[in-house]
Amino acid sequence: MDNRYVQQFKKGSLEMVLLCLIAKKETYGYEILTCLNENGGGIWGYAKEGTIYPILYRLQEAGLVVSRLAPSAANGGTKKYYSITEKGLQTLQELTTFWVDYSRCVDGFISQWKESLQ
Amino acid sequence: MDNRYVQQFKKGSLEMVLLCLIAKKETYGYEILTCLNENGGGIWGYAKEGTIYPILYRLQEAGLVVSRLAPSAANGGTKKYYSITEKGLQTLQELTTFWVDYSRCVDGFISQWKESLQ
DNA sequence: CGTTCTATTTAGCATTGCTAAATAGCAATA
DNA sequence: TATTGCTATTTAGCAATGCTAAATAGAACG
Repeated sequence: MDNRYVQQFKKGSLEMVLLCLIAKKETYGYEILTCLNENGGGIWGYAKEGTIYPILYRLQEAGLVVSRLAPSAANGGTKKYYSITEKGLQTLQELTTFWVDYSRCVDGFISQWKESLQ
Repeated sequence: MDNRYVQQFKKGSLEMVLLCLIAKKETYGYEILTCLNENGGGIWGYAKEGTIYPILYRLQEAGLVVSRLAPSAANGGTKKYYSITEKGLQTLQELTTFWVDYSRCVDGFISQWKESLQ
């Protein structure tokens, strides 16, 4: 599968996926990065730093998440932990509801095509 | 739902949807436009000319569709009919297969979040 | 000291949907 | 004839977002 399509499919849903992960538990960029690459790495085409960190900044600017610095870790640099806000939870609820309608609509177009083959 | 999210969700899948419609039957830009706005107009946030026509050009450049001009219509301007090529069908098959895996993966992240609420 | 792993930052690019307006033919109607 | 409305396409420029690529830095291990 051409990587171009992977990239475009991601747009819009990646932000929702990050919100899901942060809503599930407080986490930080590097953990999100490795999580995405372990869960469906092939499907996501492997997420990169330059993709994840800017999204985290945008989510914070939008007031959907807040961050705190972990003073020092046993190994590695300082971590910036993100957790979801009330506003973030509300947005995530709206996003996932819309995603269900949206993906169902796309599935409908695919079904119509496949039915026309018979 | 903020229109920004609608816009981003569309990216990547709109091209696949257009291919579905053209694969189902030979059609032209204006018909696609009205079709999208009738089938799930609210979900798509209403597709515009500036969105549809550039996609059709790209599909043609990529060799996924071919076009022919309808000499003259009973009413309205000249139509440019698009039909899918063998390469387009193959790409559509790959795209839809990937879409299924991809949307299932996104659904998985949503499920994991919802399960963590209990 | 060099390598590896953890962890974040950021500049610039590519893709793609949207805004907005222009162009044009034909039909109906006043 | 002039106007309005519907069909139909084109295109310039903007906005949003993922990717490329590289830089920075601490800690552990040999």
